Amino acid sequence: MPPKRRLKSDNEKPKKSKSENAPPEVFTHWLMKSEPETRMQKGVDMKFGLEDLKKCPEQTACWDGVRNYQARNFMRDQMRLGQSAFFYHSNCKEPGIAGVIQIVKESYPDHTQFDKKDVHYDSTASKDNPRWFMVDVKYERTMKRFISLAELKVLHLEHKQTGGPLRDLALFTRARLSVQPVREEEWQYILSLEDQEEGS
DNA sequence: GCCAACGTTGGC
DNA sequence: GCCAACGTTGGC
Repeated sequence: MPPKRRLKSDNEKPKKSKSENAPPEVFTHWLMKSEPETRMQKGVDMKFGLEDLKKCPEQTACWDGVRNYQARNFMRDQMRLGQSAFFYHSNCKEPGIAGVIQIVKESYPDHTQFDKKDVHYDSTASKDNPRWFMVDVKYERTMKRFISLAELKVLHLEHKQTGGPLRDLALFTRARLSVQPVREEEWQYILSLEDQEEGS
């Protein structure tokens, strides 16, 4: 008998919610992280900043390579056509929000999971039973001014004290999640920062 | 380059 | 189902 192979956990089962009666929150805005500076992984450059998206045909690209279940679930189960997201620059000299993008195609299987030569190949995935999903996003605009992580962090710390709009921003409360929801009040507040001087 | 945080793996 | 070991993320 071959040894039983343990199945990878797949987070498919609905988790018992902490507050049974609270309906699940519906999100209409998102933040998606990407790296604008060159970083080599298995000989492949991971660089994909807002400027790179802008240069794509129709300024549109598929958001492939996500290999985290929470991030996948947000894309697969909750992202809807026409919703907008912040394009966040991560793992770079100046991390922060660079622009706004729009979801132009709802989730479908991420082709890179099937490609043996791809950095994001997943031997446990099959075409019949894909594990990873992606959406298509389109460049909408560049922020009027770059909203840096440092600036957001100062505000987040203030708002934790004062109960302000960025008190629970996922960028800090779930720091390593690469696709994360942005609440309406957070979205509006961050947009309002564009028209003010930093720190004013 | 360091390393804290945290998600995933897999033995028990 | 627990949890230690391990790997990755990503700010600093």
